[in-house]
Amino acid sequence: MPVDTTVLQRWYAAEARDLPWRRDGVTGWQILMSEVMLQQTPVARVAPIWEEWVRRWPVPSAMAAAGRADILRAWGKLGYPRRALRLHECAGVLAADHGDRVPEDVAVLLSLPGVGAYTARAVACFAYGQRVPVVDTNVRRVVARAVHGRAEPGNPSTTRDLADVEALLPRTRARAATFSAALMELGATVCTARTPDCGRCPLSNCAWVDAGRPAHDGPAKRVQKFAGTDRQVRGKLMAVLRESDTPVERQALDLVWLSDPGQRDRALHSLLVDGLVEQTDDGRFALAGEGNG
DNA sequence: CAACCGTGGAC
DNA sequence: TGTCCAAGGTT
Repeated sequence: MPVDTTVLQRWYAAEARDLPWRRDGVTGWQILMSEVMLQQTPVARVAPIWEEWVRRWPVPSAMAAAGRADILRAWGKLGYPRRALRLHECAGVLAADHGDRVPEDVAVLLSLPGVGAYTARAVACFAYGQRVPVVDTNVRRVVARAVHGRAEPGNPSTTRDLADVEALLPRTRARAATFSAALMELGATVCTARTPDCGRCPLSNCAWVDAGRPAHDGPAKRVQKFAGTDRQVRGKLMAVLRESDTPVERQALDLVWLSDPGQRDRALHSLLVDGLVEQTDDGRFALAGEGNG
């Protein structure tokens, strides 16, 4: 028994954070919204926006009826705004083809825009109680330590990671769902990336601790640069457009990135290609879908 | 598979 | 504006 399910379950019941999307009565659509928002964005920043979205767009058809610009403004500074666009597109598919509900089948979920290996199974598990492995960065780290005795997980491989966790998954649906939630919670609050708090860990048989907490041996993982990248420029351009209720002149956008006009133009072009920004007939720029909805 | 897709908080 | 990291997905 590599991971003591009973101990983990008890720990989760006692220690889990009271996150709004974990409360009773939360719908599949609301779970899906939370999962998309939580892709690479911390819980603390997601929570207030999620509460607002639940009120504003309680069902997929409500969101589908909104314009992209409204969605992008409501997304605010959560980052990676293409996620908001995909969720909007997803809402349209759900409203048109799935009876305004989030499907339960993993394969169907995987076909939806912005829904990948993690999100599909997170919805299947947390919204519908299915027994499927749910593998995010927290789970990968906890399993790497507790089971494999390594400080850090290897490079992500969906097939291998899913099989890895499938092998640990409890038999019954209910226990499997709690197991996955607990593994994620443990990785998020105790078995963290930087400074794991082993003194607070409920697991008594962690392979990494047993091995004396050896340091990561392999090559250090490359951390993404941000300063000076197109990503930073895109962020600055989007910030200007989010905050303006009228289309913006080209010169106003030029001001956000003076050091490299070529890079600025490339960033703006990519935003147009991505469908985040549109150009008006008179040559100004605005969030895509301004005036729609 | 590796690179790219924002943003802000903790160190 | 240094580094690392955060419930990933798409190409």
